Amino acid sequence: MNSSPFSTKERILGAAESLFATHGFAGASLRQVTAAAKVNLAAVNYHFGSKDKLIEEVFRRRLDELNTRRLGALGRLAQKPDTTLEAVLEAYIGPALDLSRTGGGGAAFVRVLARAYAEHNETLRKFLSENYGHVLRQFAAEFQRLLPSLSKEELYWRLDIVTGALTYAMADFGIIQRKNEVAEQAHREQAADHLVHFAAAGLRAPSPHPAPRG
Amino acid sequence: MNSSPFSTKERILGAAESLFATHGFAGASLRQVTAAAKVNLAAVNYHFGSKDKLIEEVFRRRLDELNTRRLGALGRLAQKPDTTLEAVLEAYIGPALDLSRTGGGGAAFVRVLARAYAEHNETLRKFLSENYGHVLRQFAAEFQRLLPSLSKEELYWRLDIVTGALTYAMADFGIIQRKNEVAEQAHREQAADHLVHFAAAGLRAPSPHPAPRG
DNA sequence: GTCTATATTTGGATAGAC
DNA sequence: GTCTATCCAAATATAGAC
Repeated sequence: MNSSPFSTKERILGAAESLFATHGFAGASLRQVTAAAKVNLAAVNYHFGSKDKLIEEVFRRRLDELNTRRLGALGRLAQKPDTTLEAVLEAYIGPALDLSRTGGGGAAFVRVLARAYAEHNETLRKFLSENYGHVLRQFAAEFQRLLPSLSKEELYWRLDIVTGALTYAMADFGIIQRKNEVAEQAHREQAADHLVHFAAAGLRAPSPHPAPRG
Repeated sequence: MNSSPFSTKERILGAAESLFATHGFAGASLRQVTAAAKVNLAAVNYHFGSKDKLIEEVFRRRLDELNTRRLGALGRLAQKPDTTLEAVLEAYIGPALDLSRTGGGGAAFVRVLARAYAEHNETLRKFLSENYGHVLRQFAAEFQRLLPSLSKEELYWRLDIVTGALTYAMADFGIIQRKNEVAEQAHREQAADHLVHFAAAGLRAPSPHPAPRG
């Protein structure tokens, strides 16, 4: 049963990604995964050892590339002295958007990532923090350079808000119904454009300087 | 085993809320729920009929009140002609914050709500849309009045972003480590303040007027 | 590496005594 | 309304043939 151009391992990863996105980590069973991947049930334990290890691999496969691309985009920008806030936001948001365009299953992975935030699982949090913390700090430094009037604390609060909005938008969780005539991909690009625009304005808001009143 | 001041039904709802917040709907078992509630396993099926009905009740209990309070706050504002954008945002965000302060389990519920967005479960989506859609439309009308230069579509995109950021912030998903000396509650209030400030700036951003280039 | 078959655990739901 | 005991389905994981 290996007429597919993808290896058994890759097919499992793809199917798991898709099903975790739809049903969650606990909600998607290995039986569903192996059926969708058209491999035998026992293959998961053979190739990954356990369901938990499989989950980890689903993350690692995409995060490594996403991190690299974000930092690459940031590096190219940081050279230029006339970098705009929008450009840096685009460097952060763009690779996530590109990923969500990947035919394979990137769109599903973005939803999996959003789920990961919802899981308060400390192990997963630590894993993500170790990956994203690094990237976020580099972006924060660049944002700080462009927004010198913001305190470090104020900046981090705002970046956290941006991350939340990005997660939500990329995962297509919106309450508001998307018009049917707008295709999936066009919808994502619109979402990214609106997000960059909105986030830039939010980041540029004057610091509230919370002085004691009276 | 009913020495508690809360009824069996209420104890089950509270325990379910807390465990769903931590482990998700599929991840939390009825055995865990009934053990935490210190009631018998069979009590869930007796009082609610099934796990799915229990989940629905967890939502209904809080959403009814949250909706009512948001609309009440909005109604009081809408009377005045000099309402600010920040005040309307506060009317939307404040009740969610208050809920998250409820000693009982409101904080847990806010996380459950965030999970509900991550679940692409159509049944749940419809249920929430029927409740929140109504509230959101009323708020949208008020925002539209305060931001007449935004097209309806532009406004909805932005409100969707605000909802995402709110969901994320209230559920305390932030990557950035909170300082330990800052108490849980103070953290939430700070989050709400930052969110209102950020969102107001984002909503006020000039419309991009996406004219065809060239 | 892949398969069948199966061991083992866990979960949702219910029957029936009290 | 509450409890014990139990049924049944589904899940993870593994053993062992090929």
